Amino acid sequence: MESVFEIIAEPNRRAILSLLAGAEQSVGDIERRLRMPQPTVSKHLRVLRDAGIVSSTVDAQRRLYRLQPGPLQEVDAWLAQFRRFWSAHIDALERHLNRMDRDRMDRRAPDKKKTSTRKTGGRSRP
Amino acid sequence: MESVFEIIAEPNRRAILSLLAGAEQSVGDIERRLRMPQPTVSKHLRVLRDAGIVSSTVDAQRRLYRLQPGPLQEVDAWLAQFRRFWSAHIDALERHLNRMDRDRMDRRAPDKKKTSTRKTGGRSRP
DNA sequence: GACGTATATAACAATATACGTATATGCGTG
DNA sequence: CACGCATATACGTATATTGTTATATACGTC
Repeated sequence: MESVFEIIAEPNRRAILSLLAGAEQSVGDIERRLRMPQPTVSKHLRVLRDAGIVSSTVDAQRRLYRLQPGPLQEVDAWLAQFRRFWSAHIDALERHLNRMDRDRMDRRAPDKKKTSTRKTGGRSRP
Repeated sequence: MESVFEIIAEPNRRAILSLLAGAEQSVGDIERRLRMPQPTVSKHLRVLRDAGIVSSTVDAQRRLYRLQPGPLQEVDAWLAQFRRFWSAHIDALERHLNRMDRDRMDRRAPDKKKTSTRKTGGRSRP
């Protein structure tokens, strides 16, 4: 396991991180709340710990895991280059929708350029 | 390939996306600028296209690929829950650094709680 | 110091991913 | 319509990752 990107690719690990975003949790807490077998939890935590994304504190027999703010910022930094793109395209999308609306009464010839359609279902947020 | 997270886990795919963040590119452009074998480029583009992260436009024999703003926002949305955490911890970090600074002259006893150290090298941005 | 709880690790099987090589398709041009 | 360029796909292989089961370590309690 190398990059933060590969690490957060795993759904269970994302679930763990989301849980830890709320408050620190013991391994058992995570095990119960996410209905994961304990060795699975431990293994994922190991990966997260090795990457410095979480840190653990010993409390008697249990270990409390908490989120570590640093490494995830790398993802945020990478995303930065696309942000300006998004805001730019919100306007474009709006113009596009307006145009479609208008075209509903006033039909035209189809576009020349063919644009691929996505095969997997849309995953846009409402 | 399922989630956007798994898709951006691949370094080559991230490189392609970064390239497309600048401007649309043909497959050959990507091949040359990233020094990747062509089938590799095509295969990664296929994955990105199927996920709706890029779209292609046919221009004679070449296909121009461009970024599609929607899907990457899912990652951004997921990261949102950690942002407040970051800003909160910037202050904490600052206090911590100040304390360390102060402690350089005025040595104290170490902490009671043991906190794990990361094994992989730090990856913070300057 | 034996026992139970809490967590970590080992070993193995199953699955998947990525790359390389070779080949197929599609389009424009002579 | 044969040829060449641009891109896509098929196939085999190496490698890696995940889940599962079993076991090891650590700690508090009786």
